[in-house]
Amino acid sequence: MSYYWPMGRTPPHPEVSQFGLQQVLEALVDPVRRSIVTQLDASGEDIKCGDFDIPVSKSTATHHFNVLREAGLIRQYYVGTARMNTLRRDEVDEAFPGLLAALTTPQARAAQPLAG
Amino acid sequence: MSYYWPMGRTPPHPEVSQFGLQQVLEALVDPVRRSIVTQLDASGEDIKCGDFDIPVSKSTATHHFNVLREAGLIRQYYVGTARMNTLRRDEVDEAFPGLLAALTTPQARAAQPLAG
DNA sequence: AGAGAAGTACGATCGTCGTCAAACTTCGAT
DNA sequence: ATCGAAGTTTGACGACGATCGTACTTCTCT
Repeated sequence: MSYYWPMGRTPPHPEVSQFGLQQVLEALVDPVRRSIVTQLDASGEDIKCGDFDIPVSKSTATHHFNVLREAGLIRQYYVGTARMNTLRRDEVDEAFPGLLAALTTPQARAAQPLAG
Repeated sequence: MSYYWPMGRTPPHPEVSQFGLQQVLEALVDPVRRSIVTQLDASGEDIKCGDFDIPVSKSTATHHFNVLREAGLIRQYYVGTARMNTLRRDEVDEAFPGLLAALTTPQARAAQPLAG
């Protein structure tokens, strides 16, 4: 049996209607995960897992990306062996207007210990 | 020695400049505490600890109020034996614009399991 | 003064979460 | 075909936090 879902396929993503505030907040409360979101927001481009500036091991990083994806904050897809990450800006805004904006404010940015 | 700070005095409150995004988010991620904030926001009035609709014991409630106060979200003062709680709306808005608004949106409100 | 109401402090428990290392899989390039 | 790069899975560990009961304090009211 396959413990890995095929790399050519995309992992499961929640619909906007399935987004939960509790889950989204739990995802955003972790500094590493918030840094990932901030970096995605700042770049405006999709970023592969390995290209983020985060101070954790690969396995921990995988965990964080899973949490973000399951909460609906990011979309993931494969390009070769690389896992790309997209910020689901519009969809998160639709579910919880102003939330991401509040976390990417200059004030919020300044309060971020990790790189943004 | 006094283990209790006198009831006639107010407990320590952080200045706006001391507010930390991490601390604020950690305070708001708990459903009980978010419910407290939501109830304060909805009423527009100060509310005493005992008058909140929260499903926890008194000692746990005390803990939650401490967390909220130390994060800067509420201001506390005594009236007799009652501990009053004020939402520090303007100050939180100054520190992190849009954050509280995003959590009191209709969408966010609808996503709240606990009473608002 | 005494009783009760409103919270607080303390200690203990229990679950969850972030973290890592090691073994594994999958893909691309040589 | 093989090797390395990129992630994933699993299991374990440690820390932190939400919760409660009990004992305590402080105030108000009678």
